[in-house]
Amino acid sequence: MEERVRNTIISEPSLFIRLFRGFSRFLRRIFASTTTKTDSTKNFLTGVPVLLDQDNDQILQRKRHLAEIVSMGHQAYPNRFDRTHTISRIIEQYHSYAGKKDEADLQRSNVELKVAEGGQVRVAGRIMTRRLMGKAAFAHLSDGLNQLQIYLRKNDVGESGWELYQKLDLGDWIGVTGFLFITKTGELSLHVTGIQFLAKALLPMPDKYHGVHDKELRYRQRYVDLIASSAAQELLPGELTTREVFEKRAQVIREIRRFFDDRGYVEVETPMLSPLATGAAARPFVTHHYALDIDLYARIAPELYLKRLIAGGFEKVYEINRNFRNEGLSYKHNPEFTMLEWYQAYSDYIELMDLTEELIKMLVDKVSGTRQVPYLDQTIDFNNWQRLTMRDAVLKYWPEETTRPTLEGLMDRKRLEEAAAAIDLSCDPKLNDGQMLGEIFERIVEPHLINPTFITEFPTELSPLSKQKHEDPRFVERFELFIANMEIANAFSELNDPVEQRRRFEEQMRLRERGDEEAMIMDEDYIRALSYGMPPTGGEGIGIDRLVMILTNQRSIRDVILFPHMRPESK
RNA sequence: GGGCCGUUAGCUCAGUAGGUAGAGCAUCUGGCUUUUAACCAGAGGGUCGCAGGUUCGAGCCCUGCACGGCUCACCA
Repeated sequence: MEERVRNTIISEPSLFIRLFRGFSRFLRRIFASTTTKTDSTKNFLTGVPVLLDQDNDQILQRKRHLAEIVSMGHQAYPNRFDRTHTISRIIEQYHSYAGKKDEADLQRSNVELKVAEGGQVRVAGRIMTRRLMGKAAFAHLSDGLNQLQIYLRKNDVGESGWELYQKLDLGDWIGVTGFLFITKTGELSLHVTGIQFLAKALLPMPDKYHGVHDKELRYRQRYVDLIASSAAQELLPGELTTREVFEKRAQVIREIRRFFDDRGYVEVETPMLSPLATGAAARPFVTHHYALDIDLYARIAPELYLKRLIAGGFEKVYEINRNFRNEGLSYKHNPEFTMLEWYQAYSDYIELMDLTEELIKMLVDKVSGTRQVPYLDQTIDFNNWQRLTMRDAVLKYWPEETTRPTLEGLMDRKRLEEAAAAIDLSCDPKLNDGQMLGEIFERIVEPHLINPTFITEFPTELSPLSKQKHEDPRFVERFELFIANMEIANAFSELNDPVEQRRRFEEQMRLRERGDEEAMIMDEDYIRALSYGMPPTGGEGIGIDRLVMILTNQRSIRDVILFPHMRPESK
């Protein structure tokens, strides 16, 4: 206290005091360095120890409260609570009563509400806010998606109920009984007559207004993010809470299933662990099966298994599940990601383009509710779809008139090298022509592809599983769909000629020998399947995470994956 | 892997030229029976990411490390 007063008077300590402080700090350092630091117990399986033993005043207070609640005769962690409604259901059913109104209106509403549901509403949730006023109190209960205000008076809940309420902390779970009413300020609320303790929050809640901003905390402890973002008051208009993002993600997957089920596709599951990592170009995760004593790979794509099913007579199949690629992380790459893949007999890539447009428009309508979807600082127009060949796209977006290559030049080695030089793109000389065109495309075109754009006519070298165009075998019948500068879908008329397929695999193996680690691996059993005959088939994959990013306006793939991969916590 | 930025109370954030670390929420004590980022009066709470260094003295300057973010590269 005295220190504080002095502080306001003496703006700068005297030289003597400064010297003394410096010396005492020096002494402390000496002593500190002689005591060996106890190594905190590291547990690499569970990360850092939970902080429950820390002497944080708030944690101690909460433990004390729990003990007191138990000593009052309540169960610490009761087994169930029977609700008449979820909070969201109450809001949905009765929100129309809310809003500021005059005395007479308010009375009329409250007379009606008092007897609604027989005057006995039972809801449960987490305490998000608390406002105590002597012998009455308000609080908000959350079911994770919505909040309902509750109102308690000592008279109504009795001595024991009131005493219990005093021992509750933000974050605790309770169940309450009561009747609905509208407050003076117009908020739909529950007038509590009975209260039951359901579970304790021993750790303090994040800031009730700002929520959690620390990205690391949000990704590592998603549960905290979910709690905090459902309560945060500072969301921008249209911005979704974390919970809402994942509700929408679930909706996307639900609607995709409905879309394909309704059209007669069969949902199948193919191996996630397989002896060969093939069907895409990527580095796999390896694991080991002890009983069989073989290495297994987490799949990088389900593609070849799904086409085996077409060869086996399924006409339409789809699968939604995880793929694993042992590569770098970025805002659009997570080591495991969710892929939709489907295959349909008697079909080709043109038909798939139409179907894709139909599917994605349906999802946009259901999830976004508008075809003008805001994404970051731009707007994606889902009424404006383009189809461009890869070469036409390069020519279209070529930055400079004088160096623009010709259509045929984009298939000529020398011209390709000139073109790459003109845009300052240094290409590995080991690349083949098709790979070079691909690199140029990425550099020149991708940054422009905001609205949905199908890029067609891929070089054959880039597409070992696609069927060539009859009129020009240098290219295959393939497209990729780009939205918001991201590859969202990849599809082609499936190569079903086993002899040609073997030749393509062999070409890939040669690339591999030349050091291209991502070249595709030969799959003999797949060739055998094709040798029994596969009908003409169209197949496609859609990256669900990226699609959800766009539909929920999220900047990073980590914002649409509940538990994204992070370096383990340490220390 | 390169570059830039960040790491301060449970949470959100300030922090002066290097001179005893601050605010709001949360917590504690008291008051308040329709409040709502409740309010009023008071109080407690920090190894300033970690480890070194420079200095009489470091949250601040230097070096290294850890974790994270953005970005480029690699990579579909």
